[in-house]
Amino acid sequence: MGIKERKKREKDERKASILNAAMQVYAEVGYHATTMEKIAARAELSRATLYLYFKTKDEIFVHAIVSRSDYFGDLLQYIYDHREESKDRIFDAFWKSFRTFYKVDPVSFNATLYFHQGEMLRSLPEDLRLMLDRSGTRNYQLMCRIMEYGIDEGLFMDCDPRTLAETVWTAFLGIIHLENSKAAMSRKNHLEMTWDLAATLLREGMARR
Amino acid sequence: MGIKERKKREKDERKASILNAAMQVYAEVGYHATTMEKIAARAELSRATLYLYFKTKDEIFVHAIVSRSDYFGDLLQYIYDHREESKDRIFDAFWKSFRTFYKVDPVSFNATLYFHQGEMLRSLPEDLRLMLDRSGTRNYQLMCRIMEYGIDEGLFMDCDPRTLAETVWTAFLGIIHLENSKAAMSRKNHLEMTWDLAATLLREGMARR
Amino acid sequence: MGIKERKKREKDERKASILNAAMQVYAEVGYHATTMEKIAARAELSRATLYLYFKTKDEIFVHAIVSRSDYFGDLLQYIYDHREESKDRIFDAFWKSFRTFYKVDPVSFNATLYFHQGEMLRSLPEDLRLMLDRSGTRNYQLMCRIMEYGIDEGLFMDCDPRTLAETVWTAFLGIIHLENSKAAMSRKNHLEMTWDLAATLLREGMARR
Amino acid sequence: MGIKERKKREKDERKASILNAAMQVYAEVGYHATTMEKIAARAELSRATLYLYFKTKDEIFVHAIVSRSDYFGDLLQYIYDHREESKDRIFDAFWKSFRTFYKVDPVSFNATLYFHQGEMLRSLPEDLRLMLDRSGTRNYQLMCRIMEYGIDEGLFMDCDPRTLAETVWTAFLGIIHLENSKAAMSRKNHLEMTWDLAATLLREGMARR
DNA sequence: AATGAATGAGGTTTCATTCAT
DNA sequence: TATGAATGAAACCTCATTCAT
Repeated sequence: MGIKERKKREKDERKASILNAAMQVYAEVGYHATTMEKIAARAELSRATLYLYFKTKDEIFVHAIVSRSDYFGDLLQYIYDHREESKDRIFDAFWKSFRTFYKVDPVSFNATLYFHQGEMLRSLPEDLRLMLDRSGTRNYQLMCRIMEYGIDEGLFMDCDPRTLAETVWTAFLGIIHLENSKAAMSRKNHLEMTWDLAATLLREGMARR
Repeated sequence: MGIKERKKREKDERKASILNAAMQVYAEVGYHATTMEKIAARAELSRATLYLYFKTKDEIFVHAIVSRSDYFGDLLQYIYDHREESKDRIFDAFWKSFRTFYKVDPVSFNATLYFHQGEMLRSLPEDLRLMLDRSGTRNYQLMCRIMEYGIDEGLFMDCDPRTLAETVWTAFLGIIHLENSKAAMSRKNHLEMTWDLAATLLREGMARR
Repeated sequence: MGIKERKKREKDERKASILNAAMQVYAEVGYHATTMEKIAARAELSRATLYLYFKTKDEIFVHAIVSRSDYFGDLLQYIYDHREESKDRIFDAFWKSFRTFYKVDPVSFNATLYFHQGEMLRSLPEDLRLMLDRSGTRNYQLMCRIMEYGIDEGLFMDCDPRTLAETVWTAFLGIIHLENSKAAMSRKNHLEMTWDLAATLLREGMARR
Repeated sequence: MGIKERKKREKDERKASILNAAMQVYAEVGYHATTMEKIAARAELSRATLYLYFKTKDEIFVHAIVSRSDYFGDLLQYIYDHREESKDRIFDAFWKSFRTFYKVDPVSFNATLYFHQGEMLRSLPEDLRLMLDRSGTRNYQLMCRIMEYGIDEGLFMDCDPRTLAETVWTAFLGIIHLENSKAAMSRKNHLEMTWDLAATLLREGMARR
């Protein structure tokens, strides 16, 4: 009973610590330079031990991503559940959840961005790709529902809620993409400013007229 | 002399054909699976010959990208030069240039997207990174000028033109990113629809009120 | 005490069940693919437990082989003990004991064949090699005595009994070797036919003239 | 023309030298301890270069084996072509070709023996297995024809020539197998004596009566 | 100018075995 | 006694790049 649960919990903790180590290394050197060796060192384990918990390097990344993505899903779910209360400010709540998602753990967010590229997805084994897909789909559907609510309530312009969700979401993605690019170019960026302007544009643009 | 020029022209042609080959292979298998071997085969050359024209694999990609980017710059320049004529429809012209850029050569566009990721940029040698930076900057400045024009003319809301340019551009980038992701997941997408909605949102959102 | 004996008996039974498990796995996947993990699973034990009973993987195999080899020794001993009765048919009895040895447990026979290769033997620690050697020697000596009897009785041609024993034994080994080879090549074989012809040849060839 | 041929010849020589190196290492440490690293060192090449000539370690071995096997085929072919001349002594010529095969290059012979085990064959990729199969088949058929000739000429007893060929061949194999085993056990062996006795037994045993 | 040949630098993965509980 | 967890040691293979012709 208790013993089994403790074991399970310990195993989960160990897994989590590997995931953490992986994301730390990723933050420093990027996906390709993240070797099993480095993850192991960071997690203070041996390389072989990693394989006790995850079958491949990509599995580590996908799990890290999915677990983060679940957190994002929770944010969205919360917004949806409290939609009535925040009615008028629902777009802002929505947009803010993106920002929170990013700010809480930009590393994982970037890993997500990276793995969702065609190149990466295509090279992934079926099962991992499906995992990503599923976790993405959940969030996608939540976004759609929130948009749908806004449309139904006459807050947003009348349009396809899915396309609307995608438009907002991709606007956010693009901003992060550019942010990363600029960072790598050692250029200053003004993330908050861009976020704010984008929010304004979108908020006004999608408002019912 | 004529001879020297012919030589130069031939060399340029050969370079272009390598660039082409590289993009073709990239289209089929992605960046990492694009080996020098495959590029060489496609260009009907030997691997070693590639090195007579480009110092590294990444140099090939960067040149390919930059040359495409220049084409994009021309589109933007044209819009700017004819800004008076298309005054009222300037946002649409702007947005359409993005679509054209993508549609004329989606492969290069994607390569560009790929190389502008933090991960890629960071692993690039200084000179190549600079090359990308410069070619990006030119376009960036053109975008800014167009936005500036719109603001000054009272067509767009009053805001920082650079931030505005980025916002629009990143909205486009994000859409492509998602498009690729969906393609790799074998999911249907509705690129045109999303493009249209995004254009509507942005056009309205940034309009002077 | 009874308790001590029971413990001992239980331990022996456990050992035997591990040996069995090992041979089962070996039958399915061969020596190298036989991992401790698989043996453990088959024996319904954990990997680490195996090491309570046997020091190494090879020790398991050697024990399995030796125990089978003892059974073969018994067959030979029986023939020797009843040599007078089967006098005229002693070669056939001898040859038949080989066939029985093989047919009763082809898996162990093959494991034996495998371990008696130079490659395997050389990589074995001294003690295990000695174990194999000893168990082989016992049978070898029995074979020699049987041959000696045949020679002394004027049944077989006059020659060195050891060389004769080896000749017959190796003829058998070779047949099995080819049998396995053919099986792996998915070719039909005619084991019985070859056995019969070999027996005929040898019987006639070694008969006193 | 000439240049192409020289290149080809050089490439073949390089291949042969790799094969040689591999067999040398194999002779010293056996199949499993033969690493690409060791082969490369012996051939005075880098590990990667090996992969320029052979796709895998097993491919090296199979090629080495097959090339040896071809030599054996030549021996057999010669016997068959000169069957009339050696008529009465055809069995001895046959048997002697086995001995020659072994004595000229015992290392390759043993590698052959090793690879023709079920375990090895089963783990080989289809193409390599086929290669071994084909080269074995050629020799097998030659053996059969020689046996057939002996039977037709009334030299050998009337029986299935294929079974006869196998019986003789496996008798030889078995002797080598035991020889290796004894060598690994640091036991003296009397290869020649056993060969002679086996030859006698078989010659007499298969003689027409 | 063109190329075939060579290589160095890694990376992932698998297992037998040991240790702490 | 039994075991889950951890590890060290290798081995194979790929590819961008350089060099000699």
